[in-house]
Amino acid sequence: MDTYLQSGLDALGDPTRMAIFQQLGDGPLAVNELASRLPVSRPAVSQHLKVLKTAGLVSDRKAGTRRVYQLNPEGIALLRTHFDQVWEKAMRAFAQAAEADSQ
Amino acid sequence: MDTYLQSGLDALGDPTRMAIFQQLGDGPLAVNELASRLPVSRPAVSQHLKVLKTAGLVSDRKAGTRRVYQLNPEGIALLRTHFDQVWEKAMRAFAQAAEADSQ
DNA sequence: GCCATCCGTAAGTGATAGCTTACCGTTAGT
DNA sequence: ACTAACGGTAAGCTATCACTTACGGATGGC
Repeated sequence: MDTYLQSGLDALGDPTRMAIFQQLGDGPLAVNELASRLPVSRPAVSQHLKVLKTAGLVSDRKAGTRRVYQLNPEGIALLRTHFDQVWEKAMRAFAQAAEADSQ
Repeated sequence: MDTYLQSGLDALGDPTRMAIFQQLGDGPLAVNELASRLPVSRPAVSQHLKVLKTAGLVSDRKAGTRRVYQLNPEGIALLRTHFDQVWEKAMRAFAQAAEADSQ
């Protein structure tokens, strides 16, 4: 299996992580800022960010004592590419099956 | 939140469900046939299919005592559309942030 | 140097996901 | 009708996940 695709899907499959992802879609944020916008504690956010980072969907940089997270466009683009492969294969297979069915 | 997108991501986030999804990408299959191709029991496959069906990713039809499952192209296309919205928003936001950063 | 802020990680807990076996309803063949 | 094949669901178990609090390390301001 495509473990890269899987980790990306798993990362966004969790609602809280998806919420973090969408928050970061409005611009870079520090861990504290994310936690204040979400109904979970700061450590929880940290743990989710770790997963998102492992999946390559976010990147981080130090800024003083803070740590600012932002979306990682390369990772996002890569995940989308893998997605599209699965998508298109599924669509092709369905088209073939429909054609074979009509004959 | 976009609960439709969430349920679709959650559905494909599980490796076994993704495996089922990919198997169906090779053509329609009955529950038994799926179970024989996967390292889990038939009831487990049934339960996964229920999730995939709820997410709108597969459809099923009766064929004698068997029940044949196949990919649902409408659901797949819809999920992809929702995906792309999130994707493109993320990309736009990143481009804006990069631009604002360079100024 | 000292304190405050910020963050990651460890440890522990409750809920849930995914799996199994067991059971039952439905359909087809004889 | 009887039997066999197929599949959905219930019940139960275990592992894992998401969360919490507590702790410790790093950075910056005074």
